[in-house]
Amino acid sequence: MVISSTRSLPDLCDVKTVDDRKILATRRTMRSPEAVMLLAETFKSLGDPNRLRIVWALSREELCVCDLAAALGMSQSAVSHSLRALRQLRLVRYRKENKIAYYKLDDAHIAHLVADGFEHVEELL
Amino acid sequence: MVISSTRSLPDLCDVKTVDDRKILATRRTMRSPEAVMLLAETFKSLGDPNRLRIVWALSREELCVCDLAAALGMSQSAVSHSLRALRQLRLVRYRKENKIAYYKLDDAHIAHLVADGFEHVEELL
DNA sequence: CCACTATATGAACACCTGTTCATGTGAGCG
DNA sequence: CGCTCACATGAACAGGTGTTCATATAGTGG
Repeated sequence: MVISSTRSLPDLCDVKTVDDRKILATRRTMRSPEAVMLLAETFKSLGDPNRLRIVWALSREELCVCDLAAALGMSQSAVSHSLRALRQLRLVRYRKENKIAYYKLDDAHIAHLVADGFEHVEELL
Repeated sequence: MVISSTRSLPDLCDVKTVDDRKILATRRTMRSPEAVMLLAETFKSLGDPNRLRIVWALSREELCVCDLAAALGMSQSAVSHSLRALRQLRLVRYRKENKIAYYKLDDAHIAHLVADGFEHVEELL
């Protein structure tokens, strides 16, 4: 059901017929700009095939940079750059044992997110 | 525990000490390249703040292009371009009623994914 | 038909991303 | 020490991304 606009809302759209109730209800359920930005950055990080593979690998067990590079066929530098991005978003963390940095997921939520994602896409293939 | 490599694996990394067991176990749990690519593209789509807001809005109720534009303060063109990207990944679908295109999420998985994501990031803020 | 409305789309452009290459750091070891 | 190893990082470059602007399409009502 489309309701002709009462023009009670400012013209943010070049379209003439809007449903004010839907627009206000939609705005009310929106998350804060900070939450949107942070989640978008999180998804963007997972939106690179190599970073996604890294996260998926780390969701199984703790791995060092060189194990990741060898397992995924990536250069050490590329892995390290990717891990920094994931670290800055607090998706992964690491502990250092001598020279070796062992990385793992910072939060179990991330593992669930990626697992759910794979479940979803594997239905589409 | 780090095991010196037996060099049974090809040198995919410039590092000399690897754990062959971990590397092989990691490779075994990797998803197919197609699944990885598709999921990465899905996450990348959700990795734009505006597309994320669109998906979040559509997870509540069906909306037309112009309602989305008005509610989110975006241009009609930007909304339409964003929706096309989401459509191509089968994240949203639409039905046409006369001139108006009503969009909604194609799959309930996506709503769960985004909701879980917000739950995660709102713990970090 | 013509005007208007809702949406889609192509082009263009500034901006951002991910890799490689080269080099830096810092810990262990002979 | 000096060397090697594990990892980090800066620069730079090709390729990709999201927006705007202009225009197209298609349905609707006079």
